[in-house]
Amino acid sequence: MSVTIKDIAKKTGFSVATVSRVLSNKTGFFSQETANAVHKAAVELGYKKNMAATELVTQTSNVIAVIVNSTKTNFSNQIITGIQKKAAEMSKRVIILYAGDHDQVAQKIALTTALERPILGILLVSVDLYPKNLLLLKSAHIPFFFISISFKDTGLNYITSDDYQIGYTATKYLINHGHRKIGLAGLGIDPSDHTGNLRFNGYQQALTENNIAFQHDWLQIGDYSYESGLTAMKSYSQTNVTAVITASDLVGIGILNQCTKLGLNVPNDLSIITIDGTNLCQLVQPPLTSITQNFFQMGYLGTNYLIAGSKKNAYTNVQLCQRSSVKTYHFKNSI
Amino acid sequence: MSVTIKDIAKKTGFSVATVSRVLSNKTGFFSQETANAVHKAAVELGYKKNMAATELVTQTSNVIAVIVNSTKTNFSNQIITGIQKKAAEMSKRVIILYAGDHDQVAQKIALTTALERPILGILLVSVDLYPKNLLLLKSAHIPFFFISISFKDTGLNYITSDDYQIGYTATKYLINHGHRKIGLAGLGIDPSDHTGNLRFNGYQQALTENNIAFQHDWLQIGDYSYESGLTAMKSYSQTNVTAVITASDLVGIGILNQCTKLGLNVPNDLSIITIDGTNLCQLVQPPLTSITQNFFQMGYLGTNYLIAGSKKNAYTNVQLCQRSSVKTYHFKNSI
DNA sequence: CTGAAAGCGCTTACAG
DNA sequence: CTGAAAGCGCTTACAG
Repeated sequence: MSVTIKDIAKKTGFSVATVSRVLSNKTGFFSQETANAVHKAAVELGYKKNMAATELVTQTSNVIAVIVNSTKTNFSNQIITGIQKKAAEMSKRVIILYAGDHDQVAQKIALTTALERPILGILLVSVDLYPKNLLLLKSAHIPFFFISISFKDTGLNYITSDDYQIGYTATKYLINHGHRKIGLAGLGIDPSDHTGNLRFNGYQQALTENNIAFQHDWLQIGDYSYESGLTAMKSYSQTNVTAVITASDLVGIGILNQCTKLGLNVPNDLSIITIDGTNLCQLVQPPLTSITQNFFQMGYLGTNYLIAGSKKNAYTNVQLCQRSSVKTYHFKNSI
Repeated sequence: MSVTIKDIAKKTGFSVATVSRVLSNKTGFFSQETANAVHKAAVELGYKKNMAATELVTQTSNVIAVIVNSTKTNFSNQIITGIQKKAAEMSKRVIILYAGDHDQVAQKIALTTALERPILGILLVSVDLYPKNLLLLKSAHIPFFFISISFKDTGLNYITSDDYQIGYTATKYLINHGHRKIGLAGLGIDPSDHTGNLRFNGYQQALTENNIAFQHDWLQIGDYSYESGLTAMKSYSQTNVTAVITASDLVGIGILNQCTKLGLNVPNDLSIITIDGTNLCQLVQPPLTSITQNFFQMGYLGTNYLIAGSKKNAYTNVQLCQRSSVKTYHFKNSI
C-alpha cells in the first residue's frame, strides 16, 4: 500500500539492508553516493517510515507516554510543556493519554493504550492510580515516574513540590502579616491524600511554633475544586478566621467569589494565599498572592529522570508571589 | 523478553494460530474449552498484546491521533472530552500530541509522530497547519478532520461553530440592549484568520441592518489572548464605545481587568459580551455574558465524522448565556 | 561498503 | 475446530 524500503531498494538497485542502513543513519556503513541516491528516491517516492515495524524488531521505542488527569488541574499544560522541552532535547517523542477524572475504567484504558505498544516509559501527571491499575503498570516492567504527586510508598518515584514546606511557608507568611486565626481550605486529609496531609502537617507545625492553638473549624476539607472554595467560605463566615490558605487557585477563587456574595472584601475582611500560582491568579480581582509551584521544571526534570532511569524522589522549588490578596492584620482594628 | 502468543501456545499445547484466534476473539474458530485454556494461560503468564505487531500485519489501527495547540486555548479540554467519549463508544483509542504554539517545527514533530505509525486518522483541534505541514498531512493518505477551526479551502473538512452567526448574534444582542457604539476586540482579520473574518463580517452585517456606521477604532485586532484584551481596552478608553464583543474569554477578561485599572466599571461604564463561554466566565467578577460554544459536541461529532469518513463541514450550535456583564444602555443617561 | 537471510510478534488464507 | 506457512516492514549479525 504505502511505500516501503523495498520500493526504494527496487528503485535504487540497492538491497533493503543498505537502504535501511542509510535511512536509519548507521554511519560508516555506506558511501555518501549511496546515501544520496537513497535519500533522493525516498523523497521522490514519498517514503514514510513505519515505526511499528522498527519498534517490533528493535524492541525499543523513542516515545514517552504521558498520562494526565483530564481533571480541572489547570497546571498540567505547564508540566507538559516542560516534558516536551526535555523530550525534544533528547530526540524523544511524546504522546499524551487522558485518564479521565477519578475514573477507574478510563484510567485503565489510558494505561493499556500506553502499555500495549513498545514505549520508552510512562510519566504520570498528578494521577493517583487505583490499586489494580498500579499493579498493571508495575507488571509491565516499563520505567515510569510520577509528576506532581507524592506517596508514602517509597517504591514509587516522583517529582513534586515539597508540600510540607508549602503548608509551612504559607502559614508562616500569614503569621508574619499579623494573622493568628488562619484557615486551610480545599484539600483532603484522609490517608490516601498524601499531598493534603503533608500540607496540613506543615500548617500545623507553623501554628505550633507560634503558639497558636489550631481550631477544628479552620480546616475546611475539599477536593481542590472551585466548588470546594465556595463551600469552605460558607463555613468560614461563621468563624473568626482572618486569613485562609487555599489548596489550589481554583479553591482560592471560589473563596474570593463567595466573599463577594457575602459582601466581604478581600483582602480587607479576609486575606487569601493560594497554592499553585497559575495564571488564574492574575485573572481575578484582586490578584491572588500565591505559593507558586514550578510546574515546567517538574515536567522537565521528571522526563530527565525517567529517561535516565533514576530511582529517586525529587522536589522542585517553590516561590512566594506577593500580589494583592493578603493584608497585614492589625489587632486593634478589629471589633 | 516479554511474553508472546508463542509462550501461550507452548504452555497450552495449541498452535500460535489458535491462540491468536481466541485472543483476538475470532468467534466461531475455536471451542469454548480451547478459549478457556488459552485465557487462563494468558493471565497466568501475564501476557500483554504487542499492538505494534498487530498493526504491522493488519495495516490498520484503532488509534486516533489528536493534535492540539498547546496554546492558551482553554477550551481544548472540553473538545478532548468529547473526542474521548465518542472514541470509547466506538472502542477506539486516542493519543494526544501537542503541536506547540504557532511553532512550525513542533507542529511537524507532532504530525510526524502521528504519521509514522499506523493510525486510524487524525483530528486537528484548532491547529492551523503551516502549508508545508498540510502537504505532509495530505501526502500520508490518512483520514483527517479539523475541529474548532474553519477554512476557505473547501477541500479541508471541519466542524466548528458558525462564526459569522456568532459575530452577528453578539452584535444584535448588544443592539437590542440599546448599544449603538460597539467594539469588536481581540481577533485577527488578515486573510489567514478565517474565523476572525467571519465574525467581523457577521458583526458588520448586524451593524448595517441597524443603520449603524462602523467606525474604524471600534475594531481592535489581536490574537485572542489576555494581552490582546488589555491592549484593546487602552484604545477603547479613547473612543465612545459603550459595549464590546471579545474574541475569547481571555480577551474579555483582559478588557475587564484593564477597565478596573482605568477606574471603569463593567457593566456600568462598558458592557462586555465574550465568545467561547468557558468556565473562566464565571470565575471573574462580574461574570461574563457569553456566546457559548458547544466544544464537547464538536469533539464528539468530529470524531464521529472522522471514523465514518464523512467528507463534509458541520457546525455545532451556539448558546447565548446571560450573566452580568451587559447592561441595557439608555441614551438619556449618558453625558 | 554491500547483500542474503533470519527474525521481531502477530494474523490469516489455505488445507484439513 | 485446528495447524503449518507466508508475510507485514523493518533491522542486524554474518559473510563477503
